[in-house]
Amino acid sequence: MTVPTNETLLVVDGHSLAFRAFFALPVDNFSTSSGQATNAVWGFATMLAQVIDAEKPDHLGVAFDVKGGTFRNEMLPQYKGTREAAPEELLTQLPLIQRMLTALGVTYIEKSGFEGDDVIATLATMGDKAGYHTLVLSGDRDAFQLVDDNVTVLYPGHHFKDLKHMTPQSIVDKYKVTPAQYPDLAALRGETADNIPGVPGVGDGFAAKWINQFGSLDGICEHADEIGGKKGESLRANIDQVKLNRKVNALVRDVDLGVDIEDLTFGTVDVAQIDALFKELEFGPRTRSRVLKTFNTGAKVSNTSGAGESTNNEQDKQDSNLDLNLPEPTSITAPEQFDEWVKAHRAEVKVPGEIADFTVSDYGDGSQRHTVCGDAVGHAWTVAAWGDERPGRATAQAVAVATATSAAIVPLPITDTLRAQFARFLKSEHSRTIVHGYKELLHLLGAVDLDMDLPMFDTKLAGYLTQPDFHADSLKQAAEHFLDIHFTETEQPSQGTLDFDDDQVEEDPNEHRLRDLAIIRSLAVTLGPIIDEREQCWLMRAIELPVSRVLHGMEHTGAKVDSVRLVSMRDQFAAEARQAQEMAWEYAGTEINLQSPKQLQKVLFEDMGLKPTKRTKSGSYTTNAAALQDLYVKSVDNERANGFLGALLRHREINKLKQIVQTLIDATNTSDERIHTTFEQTVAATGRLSSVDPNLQNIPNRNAAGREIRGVFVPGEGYEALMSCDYSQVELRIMADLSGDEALIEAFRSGADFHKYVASMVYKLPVDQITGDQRSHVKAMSYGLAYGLSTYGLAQQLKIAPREAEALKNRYFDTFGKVHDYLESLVANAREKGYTETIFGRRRYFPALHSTNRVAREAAERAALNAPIQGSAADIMKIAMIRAEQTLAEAHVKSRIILQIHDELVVEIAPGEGDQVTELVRNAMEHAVDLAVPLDVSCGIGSDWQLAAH
DNA sequence: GCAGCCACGTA
DNA sequence: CGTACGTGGCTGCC
Repeated sequence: MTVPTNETLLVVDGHSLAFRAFFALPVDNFSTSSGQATNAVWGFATMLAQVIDAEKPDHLGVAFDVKGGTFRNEMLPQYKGTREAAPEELLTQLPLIQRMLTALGVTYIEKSGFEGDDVIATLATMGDKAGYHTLVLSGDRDAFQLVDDNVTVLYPGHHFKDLKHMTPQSIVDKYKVTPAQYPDLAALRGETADNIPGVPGVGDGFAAKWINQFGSLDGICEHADEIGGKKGESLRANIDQVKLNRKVNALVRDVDLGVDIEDLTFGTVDVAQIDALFKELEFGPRTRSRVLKTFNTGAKVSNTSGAGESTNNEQDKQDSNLDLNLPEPTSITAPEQFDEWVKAHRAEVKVPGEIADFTVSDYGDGSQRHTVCGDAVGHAWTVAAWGDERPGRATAQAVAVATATSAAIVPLPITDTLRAQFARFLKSEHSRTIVHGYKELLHLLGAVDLDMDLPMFDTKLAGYLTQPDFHADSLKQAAEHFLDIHFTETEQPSQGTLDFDDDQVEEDPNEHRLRDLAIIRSLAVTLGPIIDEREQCWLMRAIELPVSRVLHGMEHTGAKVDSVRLVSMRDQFAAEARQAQEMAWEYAGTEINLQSPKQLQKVLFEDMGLKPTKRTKSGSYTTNAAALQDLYVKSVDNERANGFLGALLRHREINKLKQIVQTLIDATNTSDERIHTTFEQTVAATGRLSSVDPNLQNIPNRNAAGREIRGVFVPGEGYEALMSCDYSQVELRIMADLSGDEALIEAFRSGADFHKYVASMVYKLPVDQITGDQRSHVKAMSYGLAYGLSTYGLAQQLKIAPREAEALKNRYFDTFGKVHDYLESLVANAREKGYTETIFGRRRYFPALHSTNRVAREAAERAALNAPIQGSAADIMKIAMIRAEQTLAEAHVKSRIILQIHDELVVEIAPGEGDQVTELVRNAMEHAVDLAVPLDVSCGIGSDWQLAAH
């Protein structure tokens, strides 16, 4: 009677979800003015919407328990005693949830004499038989017995959002028994949540051991006498209870529900009913639109991003299955197998010599960037690895090499012989491989002592180069975005496919590995031609890939910190912050939370009656440092307010430092007392790097107290100093070069105090007559240029009248006319071409330049003005890093780069290498590119990062 | 439980 | 009403 289908059925355990919502959300914050609790209703709606958005089911049914007992209570009187004791505040919400479901057009089912679990089991069984892929959303582990190849249980983790997809494999991995055996295991262990005692002293582990030994619970009962020890005794004493448990936890799969799966549609909301209900519950417009967005299009329309045209879900899914050709797996365990596999598939790999042999020795001025990737990307090896790729603690679970048709998957750990073969393969074939995330791959390979020289193509980098504004944080997301394919099979939570936790429950691991390999190849085939067409292959192969390698080294090495000093700084800051807090409290007269802008607003603008400051985006009054400082100055004759503001400002500053130090403490590896940050290479839209976990690119540097923190970064064992080199005014130098402005070029070539020199040109005065104010005003103007600074902004920053700022700007552009023209041409070109370009061809697209919304358009104009300048500076620094590392390697020194802060490199200096390494790095930075102006690099060396300042 | 705001650190 | 980032704390959600 049924046709095979690719459709998905979602069955929801209504009680389980309501419980979850009720206990997750504070009831105090969710109740109507008349006192009706609404937290479970609201939570139910949002959580269900979340799951629907993620899973996009075609059919949906919700099951509820019915009041009054079931056959189970007759067998086990205390059954679900704990559940019946649900708080009144939750019970009153169940009818509301059901009303909501009706209004949302969602079918819910309850059947007297049965539990929701039985309804779920029945629906899942019906769905299974009819060929649906069935998802069961339930926090009740009894549902695990339903799992099979077509039934997956979505089981909430600690955070609701990370739903575990329980497949047969993940049940086996976690419990060491099959889904069918799970009820046996649960009977032995018991279920405290349902008030069901098991065998005392027996948990999942022993239960699984016995089940595997004797096959089933029946087997265990037969052989109960053979089980020795305390646990055997305990089992025999409770065997009747266990048998009873087993009867009770078996779900009924053939309840007569009187519905067909096909009837369980959704997607049409009775909006009037929802509005009435939400009004009653006092839910706001945000909730309304959130819910309508999901439920009012529901099963019929794919709500993935795209051209905005709705597509049929089913069609999407079928297409995707055709698009992705999975390679055939070969599992490699013995060394010979690997070599044999390589031999058997070598003929499939066709990469022309001129592509494979690509190297770059001179970066020049960016005029010769015409390497092609060709269609070779489709005929290369794919290399991938899976595991925890966090620097400093990487562990790998498997590595693989694949062609289009076949995949050799090597589970880890491996024998030395196999490793040697793999290493030999990588050494000879690296330039004929494609990868996704070379840097992350290096961390994983490094975890098993493998290394790999540059691949020919990286799909992660390629995706970034083609669309730097889009950021996929998993391979799956990249596939959805670039390939427009969506997955019918279940996924593990959206962790990122190449990055899952050790303890996470997994589907059959090779299944997603094959899929990953197929995605990488598919991405390469899609992105390769785009990269070629834009002439960005050189950018990837000469800059991004080599810089990935440098970054891997920096992340792996990490930065040594003085933990003792960190802790004492933390304590010092904590004490000072506490003092400032107490002083603030005394002035305020109440012990408010100084970290709460809301409470501060009340004290400042209501209690103290201070003149309101600028408004924030959301309309409240800002309490930021600039505003507080302003109030502080203006409140000299109001002792209370003045005292409070002073203490508050002090608390802000110290507390921030304390927090930064604490973050560093938390991020320090205990094993090596080093901090291993991750440099994100595909996040910043301009081409810059960013640093996360922790961010080491925003360690304080502007005032003395903050700068102290830099002092905790020290050379590690075997090293004697830190060296820091930074570019002076790179962005301005780039503007001088690209604009061809003779005056600005001359200013840089003169080698004088740059800002003073520029000021003398602007004000037409001799250099020695330039005042401090004139210099700083011109300096601010210079720096503001690259950001698209307005006269208003300039006036505000310099605390001068807008008219004066206007005059300054005019004078400045009179002097540097070509800079003005250049900046205008940047925006004009971007408007015409749709994108900006750096010296080395890195693009960024700006669709908003044509926006009719003035605010959006002008923001895009400023960003378009800035992108090529900031981006070219980023390109130059990347080249400098590659050159610096290369020159250090060639000199056979031990010193190594450990940090990059946009225009600064920090190098850990080995004994006796200070002078030599300083010159090597300086040279690498100064000659990264040839510009019309010199690149000025200043270096310093010291026993910590602070002292390395110059 | 989570998204969004606010504030603030860097270049 | 200056670009580019990341992080931590508080808050609303109702």
